[in-house]
Amino acid sequence: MALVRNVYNLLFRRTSTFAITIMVGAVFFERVFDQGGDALFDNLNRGKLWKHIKHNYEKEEMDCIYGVDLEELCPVCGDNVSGYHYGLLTCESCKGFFKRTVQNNKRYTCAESQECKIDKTQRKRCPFCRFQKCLTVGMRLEAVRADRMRGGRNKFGPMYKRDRALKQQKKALNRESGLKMESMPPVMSPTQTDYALNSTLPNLPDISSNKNILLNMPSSTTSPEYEQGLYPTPGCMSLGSHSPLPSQYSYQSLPCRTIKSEFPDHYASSGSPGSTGGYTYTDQTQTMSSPTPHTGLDLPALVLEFVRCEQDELLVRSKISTHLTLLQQNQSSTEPLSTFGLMCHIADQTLFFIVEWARSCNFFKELKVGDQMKLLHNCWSELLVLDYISRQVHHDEQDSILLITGQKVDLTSLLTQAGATLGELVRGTQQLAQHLQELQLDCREIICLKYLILFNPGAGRLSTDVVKNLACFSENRYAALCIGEEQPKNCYTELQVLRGHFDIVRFLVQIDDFRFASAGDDGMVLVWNVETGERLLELRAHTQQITALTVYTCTRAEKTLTALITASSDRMMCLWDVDTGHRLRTVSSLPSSVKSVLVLDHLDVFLSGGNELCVWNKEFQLQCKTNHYRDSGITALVDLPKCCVAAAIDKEIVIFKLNLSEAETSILAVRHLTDHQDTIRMLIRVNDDLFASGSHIGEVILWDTLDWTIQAYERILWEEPDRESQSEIKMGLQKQSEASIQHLHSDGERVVAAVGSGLFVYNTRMKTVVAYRKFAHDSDVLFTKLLHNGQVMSCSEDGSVRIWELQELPLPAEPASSGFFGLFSTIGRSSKQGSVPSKKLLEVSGLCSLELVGDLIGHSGAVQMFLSFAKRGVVTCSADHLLIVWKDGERESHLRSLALFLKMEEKGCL
DNA sequence: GATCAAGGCCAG
DNA sequence: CTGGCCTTGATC
Ligand SMILES: [Zn+2]
Ligand SMILES: [Zn+2]
Repeated sequence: MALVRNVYNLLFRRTSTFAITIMVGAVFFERVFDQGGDALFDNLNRGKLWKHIKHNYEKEEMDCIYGVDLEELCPVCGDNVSGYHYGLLTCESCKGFFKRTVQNNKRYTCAESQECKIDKTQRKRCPFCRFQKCLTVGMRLEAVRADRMRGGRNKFGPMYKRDRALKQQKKALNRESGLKMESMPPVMSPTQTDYALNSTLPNLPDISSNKNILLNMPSSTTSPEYEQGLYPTPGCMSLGSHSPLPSQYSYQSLPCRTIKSEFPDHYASSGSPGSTGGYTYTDQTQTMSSPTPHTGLDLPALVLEFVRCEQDELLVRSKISTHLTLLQQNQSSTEPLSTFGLMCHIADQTLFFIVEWARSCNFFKELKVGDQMKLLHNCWSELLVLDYISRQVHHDEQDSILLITGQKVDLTSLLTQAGATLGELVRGTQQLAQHLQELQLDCREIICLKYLILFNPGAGRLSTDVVKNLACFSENRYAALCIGEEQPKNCYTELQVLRGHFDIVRFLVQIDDFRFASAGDDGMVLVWNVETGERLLELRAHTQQITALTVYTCTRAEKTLTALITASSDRMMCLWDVDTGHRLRTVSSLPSSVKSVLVLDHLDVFLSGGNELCVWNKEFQLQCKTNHYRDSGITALVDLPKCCVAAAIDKEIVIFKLNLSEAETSILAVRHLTDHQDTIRMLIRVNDDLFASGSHIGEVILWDTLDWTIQAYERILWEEPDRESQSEIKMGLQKQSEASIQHLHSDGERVVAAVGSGLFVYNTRMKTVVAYRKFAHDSDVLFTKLLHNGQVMSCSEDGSVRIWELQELPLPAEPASSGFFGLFSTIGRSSKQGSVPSKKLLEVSGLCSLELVGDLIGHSGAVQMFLSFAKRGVVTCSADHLLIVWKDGERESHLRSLALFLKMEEKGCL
């Protein structure tokens, strides 16, 4: 009961109209079942079906025949394929080449211009270009095992299977209809129109000789993807050759892909990608999208878990189709099946999969088998009807219904066949489907409905055990689901999860109002639309983790080009066109991996900082470079006036002066600022007059941008807490980096610093600390930012993302006593130039506390960075491989309602 | 126990 | 270094 109520709340709380209609729908739903649920499937006979279910418990399902058709050619070299290797069908030699290259971390260079043609005869000539092509066509680095474990299956297994099923289906289709894949008509084909008009509907045609029914091909969104391989390849190179991208592959048309991953293992998986198991790959356009653009009603944990447990519809579809084909082959000698007979067989088969689904979903399988059977016995018919209805919701045509096999059946003729009682029922379900369609009920919501039906404890007499277990689930999961509950100042009540990365995501950059790029340890750079969550591009060239990511706008031939510069541990640097995905420039074999990139727009150059500082022009030609700096080299760069830049090199800040005269370009170190006592972790520009640096031991120094003198010096020393009362909080927090400055950000006047697991805000004009909190997170704060509305946002190694508001302390003499964590923060203050004595922060007047106003729960790994799109939301990236877009629930709901009203108005409902 | 993708081996 | 062939082992 509790679970049901919770899920209802979670699902429908946000849009009241939604809730009402669902309730009405649910009542209607119930009536349908009570009155004629049995009648609808009289043909099938409940007892027989139940026998099937029971049978399913005893014996595993019949296996399907999957012949692999190896007639295809290797997308890299055109040789014959030998099977799926590292993500797609390739030949044996490219498999071996890819394996050797990745395993031995090989570095190749191209003797030509990095565009060598790769075919069967020339593939040996240039390993550099061959490997680049391997990456471009979609061979996956993460499929090469770090631990070299042999045998077994990896997470790609299910995907290979699905792809194989698709290919099989395509083959069958080609055989049956005599149609070539290339000439596949879109959903509305002439044959279908014929059928719709031909309303007499005799006996249902057999599928093999079909004239009227189109054995489905997945809708047009998936076929291009299928044609290209398992993954949408970045448009930058077509498969056959290195010719440039056809314009229709501009970013809007790339399908978005989802990787459903097992949740708890995000931490462990980075080390050995093959060891995690349990991954299912699904195409988002297939299972996640609704007919209208998805607006992001997405909930964490529980719903994600539900979605994760979903079956692959394509696989189910192909299995059922295969079954029906076999059935009809056996039957064709006698008499063909009637429409209704066919539908019964489909229902029969669907039930198998419903049972399979139930048994595979996490909560259900933890129950006793006896209880599982009780639950299933109670709801199988409802689930069957829901399955039917949900398919109609996503089927746009009013006068026909869509079957799981992709076949369409004309509604009027079905009604004639059905007779009075059943006809009423069919009409009823159509009506309900239409209501749901108007509400843009998306797949997730339907999935939740399925669970509501499955776990409806009121529906029958269950052993107390089940009820207890259900209560337990709801207890455990509920807390995690309550985004926005009791957080009145937190507008981020909706989230959308973006999947695509295979390893830690470390970098985010904003491209324009809508787009941003993400990059991480998997070497991939993905470009996304923040509003829709669509993945626009996948930029693949790097073989190791990305170490720097910057937006670069330059003018070429009087056109402004927005590009991305990426640098990686593979010692390459690339320039990408963010509109087309083209790789415009590549520099390989750099002497060291680049950790920071700084674009100097006014000088038309950019700098790369690795173990040496290099100056590049916009054509990616090296202009000059400094000498070698040992160890970690240049970790951060900021732009300064008068052609100067500041570089963080271990404990020093080195000021370099650029000379970009016509005759010669040079870069010279003109000053070494040695005031930091430990490694500099962060360097930022504050405003025209100041830049700031932060070190590993908590020093923050403000520098003058012109004469590089110290303007302020803060050493953050969290004072020891009062042992008696705080001993438990202190436990486990004594880390070396406790006072380390992990990150700095400035809005021009104030600077916010991530210090250990705490935060402090400093006013550069007043030269005072404005606010602080020693324990803002349970672990190190990795990134922090001052938001436009004055709030502070921070994210941490512990996976949390929090929003803070500066609030004046009621009693300046008292420590900030509200909040969850430490209250004993003190900052020792000194000045190298002056003689300001150390004094306690608490005595500083006007000091504010940072009050927690929002806690964004969603990530299960360290949150590395975030990006704010103001009203459109905030994007976070994490070690759990995910990106999450956090959205203003009220705004999104408003937009949804608006869209709904517009749609209803259009249809004349109002 | 069959399958099949991943790693290993080694003559060329 | 290449690529054909062999061994391995999780998954079904
Ligand atoms: Zn090949
Ligand atoms: Zn080449």
